[in-house]
Amino acid sequence: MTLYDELTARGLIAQVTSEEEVKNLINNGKATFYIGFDCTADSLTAGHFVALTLMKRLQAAGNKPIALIGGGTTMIGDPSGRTDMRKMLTKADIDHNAECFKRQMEKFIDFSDGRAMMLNNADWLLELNYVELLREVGACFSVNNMLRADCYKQRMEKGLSFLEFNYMIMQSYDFYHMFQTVGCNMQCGGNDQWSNMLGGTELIRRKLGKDSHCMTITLLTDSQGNKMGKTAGNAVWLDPNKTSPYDFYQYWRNVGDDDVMKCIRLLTFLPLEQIDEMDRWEGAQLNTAKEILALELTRMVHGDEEAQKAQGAARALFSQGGDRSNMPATALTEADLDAGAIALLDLMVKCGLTPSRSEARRLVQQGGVEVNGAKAGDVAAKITAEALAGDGVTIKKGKKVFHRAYLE
RNA sequence: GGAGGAGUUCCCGAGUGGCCAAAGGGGGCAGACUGUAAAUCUGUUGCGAUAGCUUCGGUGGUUCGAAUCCACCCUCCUCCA
Repeated sequence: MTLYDELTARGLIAQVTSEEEVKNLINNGKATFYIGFDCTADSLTAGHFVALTLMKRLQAAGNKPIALIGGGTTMIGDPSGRTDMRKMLTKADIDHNAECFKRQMEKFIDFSDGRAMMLNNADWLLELNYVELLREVGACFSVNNMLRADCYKQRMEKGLSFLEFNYMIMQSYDFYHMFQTVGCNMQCGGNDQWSNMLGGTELIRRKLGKDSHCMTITLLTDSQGNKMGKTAGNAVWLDPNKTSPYDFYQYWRNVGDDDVMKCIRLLTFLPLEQIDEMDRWEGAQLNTAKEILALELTRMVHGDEEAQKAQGAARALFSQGGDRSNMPATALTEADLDAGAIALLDLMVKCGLTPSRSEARRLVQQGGVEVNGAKAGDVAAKITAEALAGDGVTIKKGKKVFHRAYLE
């Protein structure tokens, strides 16, 4: 099976500029392709997962990935999402973030011996001269055409700033620049980037008279059409300090029935035959599929050992309340205690289970809290130092959130 | 530059002097049911133990009392140029 066929079978490919050309490129390891990453945070998220695995798959077939850090575009300030204006990042922040990204990407991509590259568009975008750019590049874009692009069309009613309007040109310039300097001949990205990506191929054709290609990947959405990789508006990070391996595992363990197989196909490296076999599973059996999904993905990001630990902890917690060693935990000190005890509500806030005492109180009143397996009904309950000694106490919030608190 | 409109709690959106911590919906969280799923039903959703305190773009003002009235400022939108 060729690479292209496999990508198709996994449902990864959304659109390509030319099926024949792209097939020829990637099947024969002739593609030097780039994917752009905004570096507004110091960690990648589960939302980047599809892109990362795609890079890995393409690289395995001999193609050369370029991870493009959006240092320049980030510095201008990505205007998408008007409500929360992104703060301007300093050069140092961006460099730091890029470094963090690279470390995470190294789990997926081999950067050694020039087998992959990481570039930062700040290196060329920030040097651009406005008038020169207008003459050189601006002349190649038709405003009429740009306005027809889907991403802008939707914004015409709400309003579109000139800054935002230029985004396509910046992105197109990236491709044009890398086409010339590092031989980048293909751009990959989320399907929502399609029109921006086409801008690049168009620019290359007009300026250089050469062909270049684009391939978009299916966005990871759940059966409701929502983007996956977020819980309650918070991203699921790849950095273990931001999202613990346990929570990461749990995120995938809890995907909906309708989404498991799609995720397995899209994100794991399990052989297609095995996946086809699993496709027949239904009902409660899907729980096994979810375990496989969660384990596979956690393994890729956090390594085999952490993945096994996460799975062990999850199984222990959800079957019998046995092994507590891998449960998320918070250490308390004497200073947290008052007269040898701490109020349950304070403890819950301390452990990050609730953001405020009020919310903790509500939870207790509604019967959503258990301490050491017993329902906590008393909002004034205190946890004593004796109880916190040794392994400490296990607090369970709702059905699935377990936390251990102990005294150091 | 001119004319008009808008800014409300996580989001959308009602509220035009006291009954407003603020309708309704979405989302979140919890309870029931289950398979750590979905759907459904129920409760809850500013902080605070009670008292109370802080919120309705910002700053001042009017009033016994303001999200609601006035002044100035900021931001955004629409139409005209």
